[in-house]
Amino acid sequence: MSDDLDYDSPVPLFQQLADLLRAQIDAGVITVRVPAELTLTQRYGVSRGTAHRAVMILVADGYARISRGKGTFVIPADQR
Amino acid sequence: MSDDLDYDSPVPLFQQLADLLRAQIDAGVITVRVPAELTLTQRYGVSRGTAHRAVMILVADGYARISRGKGTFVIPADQR
DNA sequence: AGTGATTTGTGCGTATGTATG
DNA sequence: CCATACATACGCACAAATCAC
Repeated sequence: MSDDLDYDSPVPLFQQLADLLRAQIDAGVITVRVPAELTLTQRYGVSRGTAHRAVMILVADGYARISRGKGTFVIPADQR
Repeated sequence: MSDDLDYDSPVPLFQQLADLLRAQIDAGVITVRVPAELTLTQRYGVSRGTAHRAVMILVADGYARISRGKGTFVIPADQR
């Protein structure tokens, strides 16, 4: 699993990051908490807007649930 | 009421989106909050710039009021 | 009870690249 | 060549919910 993003790819960064996080969830690398947007910002070298958009894709896909002020949490596979 | 945008139309996307949102306000589909720019981005498949420009048209028409950091809110018909 | 830190929600301004006419 | 429209992306500021102390 590639752990960084390709700035030259035609695929948008926010989509790449969403795909990456989803793969990590599927692989059991991320189990409970999705890293905070600020963490994603630092870990993957993207802006917060890009991180936020990626996380929203996870939510739309049923992979995560956001709780404002608390964080973003993985939805177990048997609940989606 | 058509709920999506026509990419082949000569009418710019931001104008189509503004018309759509205004129609939804008139129809009472949108009553209090105008969806966030990021939400519009995902729902209608447009960029944030396009969403923002559409919302600004609503503001210019007296249909909405923007509060930075909070959101965009519908102005009731009897107040415009 | 209160204050500051953390985290997400939302909007603003700007830059860059692509496509179209 | 130039203007317009659009998408992506960055960085920022402010708002609000929650948490830690």
